[in-house]
Amino acid sequence: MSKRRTPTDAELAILRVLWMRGPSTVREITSTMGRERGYTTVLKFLQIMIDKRLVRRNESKQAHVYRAAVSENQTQRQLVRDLLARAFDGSPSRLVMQALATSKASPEELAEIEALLTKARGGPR
Amino acid sequence: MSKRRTPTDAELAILRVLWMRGPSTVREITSTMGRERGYTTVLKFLQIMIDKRLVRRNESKQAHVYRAAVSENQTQRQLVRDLLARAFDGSPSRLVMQALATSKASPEELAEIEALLTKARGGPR
DNA sequence: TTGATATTACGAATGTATTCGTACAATATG
DNA sequence: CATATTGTACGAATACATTCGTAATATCAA
Repeated sequence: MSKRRTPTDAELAILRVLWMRGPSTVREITSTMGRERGYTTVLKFLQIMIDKRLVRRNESKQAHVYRAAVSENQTQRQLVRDLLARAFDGSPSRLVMQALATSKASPEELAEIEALLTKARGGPR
Repeated sequence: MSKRRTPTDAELAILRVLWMRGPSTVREITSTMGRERGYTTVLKFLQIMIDKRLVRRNESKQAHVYRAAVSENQTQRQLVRDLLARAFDGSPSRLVMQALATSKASPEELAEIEALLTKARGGPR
């Protein structure tokens, strides 16, 4: 029973499937993920993630059903917080700048961000 | 001689010192970093980073002088790109949202972001 | 020159992440 | 029931990241 930490890459890939599909069996997860990872590999990670309390499972059926125990939002926020601390001196504006520069955000994206920002500033000026 | 990859945590901590101070010796780097990491640990990482081509060094003096071979900007962009792919489905707006939510960005930060955004959208509407 | 000090080089220990093989248990099918 | 199929548990191999000790080398100071 280890402490909850931020998920590793392989764990995150599995969590993303669970967030998308909802509660799933190992087989469902592996087939959703294509040939990225073998069946027992995914199973092993799910067991590790149980230990880390990142997922829970229902054992009432033979094929256990796993569900995410952390929300996507919560996890994303954690990852952003980590990245801010590790590489951006805690300053979000540089991160936002890089996010905009990196990804050639679409006009729709930009409008959405604009709206978020307006909200964050406490409404339009 | 291994390929250039995205820097690990310990490597990033050292790069940040180099970005801040400019070219530095091992001693300068370790003392800037306080007691976080021992002298030979820092030295070892610098040697690893030479191999990964993340830093270069000038050996003309006895105490070699190391300098970053990658820019802060370039590295930040890489990290953001990685994070977008790993956890945000490539969509920057969610990342921006989390950045805003996470960090209680100050009014100054928000204004700066607003300016960036206006620029990204091709000027004020 | 000689001893003290600073520096580099590098191996080794440790920890964590990732992957998979194999053993065993449960279930389905003829 | 016998056997094939599907599933879980778990150890082991491998890779990478991190840390530091120790040896070798260079420099300085008396």
